[in-house]
Amino acid sequence: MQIGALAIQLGTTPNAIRFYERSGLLPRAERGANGYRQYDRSDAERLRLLIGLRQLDLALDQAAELAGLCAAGRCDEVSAELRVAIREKRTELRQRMEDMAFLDQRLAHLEGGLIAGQPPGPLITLGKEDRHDHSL
Amino acid sequence: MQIGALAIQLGTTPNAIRFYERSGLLPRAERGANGYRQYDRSDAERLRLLIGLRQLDLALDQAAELAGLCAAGRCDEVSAELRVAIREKRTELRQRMEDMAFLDQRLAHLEGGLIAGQPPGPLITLGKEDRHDHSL
DNA sequence: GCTTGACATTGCAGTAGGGCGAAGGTCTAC
DNA sequence: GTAGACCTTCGCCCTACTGCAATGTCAAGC
Repeated sequence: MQIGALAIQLGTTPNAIRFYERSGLLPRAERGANGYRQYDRSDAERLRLLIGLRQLDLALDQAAELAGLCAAGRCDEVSAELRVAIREKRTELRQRMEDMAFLDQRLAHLEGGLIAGQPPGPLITLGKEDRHDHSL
Repeated sequence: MQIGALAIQLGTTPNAIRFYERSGLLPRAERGANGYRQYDRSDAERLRLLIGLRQLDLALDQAAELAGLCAAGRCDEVSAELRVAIREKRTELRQRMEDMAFLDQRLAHLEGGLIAGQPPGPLITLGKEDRHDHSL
């Protein structure tokens, strides 16, 4: 199986797969006589897992690590680590949602109070900085 | 006023301010005899507006454009554009919150069903790709 | 055999929004 | 005179890819 077919099957792109390999997140693929990458079912399975974990919003290297672990037959460790990762991810997610809801309120308030010809007021509210407001 | 003091006053960093200037988002600062950047109150005000708009999650270039417009005395246009930007931002925000809530549900479901020693099942759910799931 | 089009390869540049560090100049206080 | 805190520029690092250019390969149609 060539890279294009694999990409389509897993809903990604050849470029992304090459990127994963180049970054060391996937092992180097076998090459055919023409130099093209050749993938078998286990390669596809590993990549599928990686992409699935990515879709859970895990960081790419974390997803790759888990996928590699599972490919090495240590799926039990994967489940344990994944459980932790999921817990952290959910905590983060909830925090971000809270931040966003707060921002939405501020925007709504500003939207209502905005009068043409006047500069937006003092937007920086110091003292709110210590809200856990990471990179909203 | 030097860059460090300005940064502290506005809750940002000298690096960030230099980055804004380098990127053309702020006019080039005056320089003292020693080559250090010198800022006056109007510079501070413009930067304050820029940062405030950034905190509303506007893109940096958009925030910079509005701040520049206002510094040019055309705050009326700012308000009009800002109103549109805010509306769009809120729409986007709500979509993202929805996506995140959906992801949180999936994570919760996975968390509940994860059994040690078993690889996570088929995580990729094709057909959901067309969800407006931009870069969660 | 030739062309055409769809695949593949490589490397490089770019994205947003800065962070960080090196190597050096400057200012102020002790 | 020297320590330490500030400033300067330059340039690489991060995430997670995407897109481009130049080139090579392969199968089908004529």
